[in-house]
Amino acid sequence: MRIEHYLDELAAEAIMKASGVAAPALLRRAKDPSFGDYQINGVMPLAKIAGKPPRELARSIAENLASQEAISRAEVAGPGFINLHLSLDWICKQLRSMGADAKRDGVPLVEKADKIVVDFSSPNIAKQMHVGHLRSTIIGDALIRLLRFVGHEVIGDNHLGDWGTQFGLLIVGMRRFGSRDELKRNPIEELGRIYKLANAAAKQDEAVADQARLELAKLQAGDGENREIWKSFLETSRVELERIYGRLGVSFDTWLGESFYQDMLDDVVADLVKRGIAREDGGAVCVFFDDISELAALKTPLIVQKKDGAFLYATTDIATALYRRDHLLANRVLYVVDQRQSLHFRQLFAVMAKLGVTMRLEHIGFGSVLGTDNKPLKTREGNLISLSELLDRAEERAAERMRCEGLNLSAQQISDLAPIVGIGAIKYVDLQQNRLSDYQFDWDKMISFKGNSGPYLQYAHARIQAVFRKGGIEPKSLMTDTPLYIEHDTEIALAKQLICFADTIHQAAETSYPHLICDHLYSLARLFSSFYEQCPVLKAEPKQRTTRLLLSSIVSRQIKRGLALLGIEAPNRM
RNA sequence: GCGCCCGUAGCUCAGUUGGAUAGAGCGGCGGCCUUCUAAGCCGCGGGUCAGAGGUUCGAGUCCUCUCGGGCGUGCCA
Repeated sequence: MRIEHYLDELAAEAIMKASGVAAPALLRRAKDPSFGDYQINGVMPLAKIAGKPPRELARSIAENLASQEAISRAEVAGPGFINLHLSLDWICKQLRSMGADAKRDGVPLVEKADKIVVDFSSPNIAKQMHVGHLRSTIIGDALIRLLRFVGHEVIGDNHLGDWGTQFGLLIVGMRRFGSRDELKRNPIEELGRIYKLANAAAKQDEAVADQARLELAKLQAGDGENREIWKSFLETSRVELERIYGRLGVSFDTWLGESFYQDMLDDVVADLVKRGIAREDGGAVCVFFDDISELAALKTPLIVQKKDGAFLYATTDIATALYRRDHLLANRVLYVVDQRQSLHFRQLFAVMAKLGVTMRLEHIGFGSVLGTDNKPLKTREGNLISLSELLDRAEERAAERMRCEGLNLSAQQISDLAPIVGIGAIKYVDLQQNRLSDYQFDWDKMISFKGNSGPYLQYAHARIQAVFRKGGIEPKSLMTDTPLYIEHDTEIALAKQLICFADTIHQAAETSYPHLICDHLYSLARLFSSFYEQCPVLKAEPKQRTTRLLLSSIVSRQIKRGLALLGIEAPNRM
């Protein structure tokens, strides 16, 4: 059950009864425990409009709410806040129902399911993936898991950068400097190498540049040999990408790269022109936005065809969106792409609107990767750590840690756990902060297992499992219909945090902010650690013991579920 | 030039879309392992929310300006 949602409705009804006006209750979680658990902030603005004294209005609303089962006390405070104290009995009731709901841990499904395409990861197959590419992959994967869990139908699409001007150069480079064997072994590295060489050659020698343009034109015209070389680029790269995705536990429903849409582009442009949306300007075909003030001020059109007749990624994006509407039957598309491309997406979405497309199109932007000097990481230098090396080192660090903890884990167990803990740590750093903020890549922080980190949450989960193991108790066997005895401060705090789970999950899904889940889980794990220190579970008296076991069990399930929604595993021991 | 974003503790960041006394982590200092995993817990210290105006019952959050930083900006993706 979504507690906050529920209370907000109760409050809105009470406001309606007291004032006869349908006004938002503006219910929020109280920051300070002395203000209760939730507070209603909507009375003051309402009183203003109604011309009534706010405290008086608040009093009649509060009286109305006090009779609700969920609320033990509702009191007017300050200029017209209403502080709500939840009834402990009611909280326990919620906990029991969460405890009984093994399938969804009390998280309801959305009322209306969407069909959503999530466009994410989308690496350029000719470029080495590095930490900068990680964000789209990790955030996109988390969003897919989340959206599915709340009931949407989701298609995860890897919109590969497998087409474009670079392939002319790559074909020339492959013929001149390339090695088929090397392409098989280390495709992306080999492509990077020959691209560099070909690029340098083209800069020195105009004939090479001409040759590249010619090869590109041949490729686009369907030339058999060039097509075959291009396909070998694609296939070998895919194998390598799958390897990394496999380590990350990320998968896709479709891999419809840019090349997939190429034969639709003529029609896209012709249609735009026919409808008067695009027009020729300086030899190129452009869409102008004179009618949209924010975009008009920029004075930059969206170019859909270059003067040499070639199409651009904007053209592909339009075709892609149409395809997603007409063939995938989506009503929503999420683009998990670097925030720096926001102008492109604003323009793209504006064009789609002009085309009468009513799908919800959302740019899920994220900040750039910066170095510890706060300057953007440069991709050209070799000083960037490759993705696989990053993963290796995180795993090593995790294994090392487990060896010196004295955990009685076998070498086999440690090597099985290392990827779960190490990669979990990496994913968590990425997801834990607001995605729009720039991302400071700090090696030490990336594989730090302290504080607000993935391993901290996994650790809390593992400790709970250890309690159940030691007690010889099967969590599933816990009776959820027996009364609970929540008394201790840390038990109460824990219980109040637990009942926020459904709200948090839905809020994260609605806003595409996975870090909200991290916030919840971290608070939960902290409260649990505190509880764990202060309240013995196994040695408690029978009444308390049952309660504490149930609390522990729900905490562990929430952590496991929450992490799973982020694409992170929670092992039973570590 | 124009447009977008950002400026919160020494460092890295949250801050629930305008709510009450601004919070975490890391780092620093001091405690806690014969008791369910110390990757932990408890405590202390740390702030002109860049600055100045404005809007109102109420501003880190909204509007204007100034300073500082980042990014984007017609034929790359």
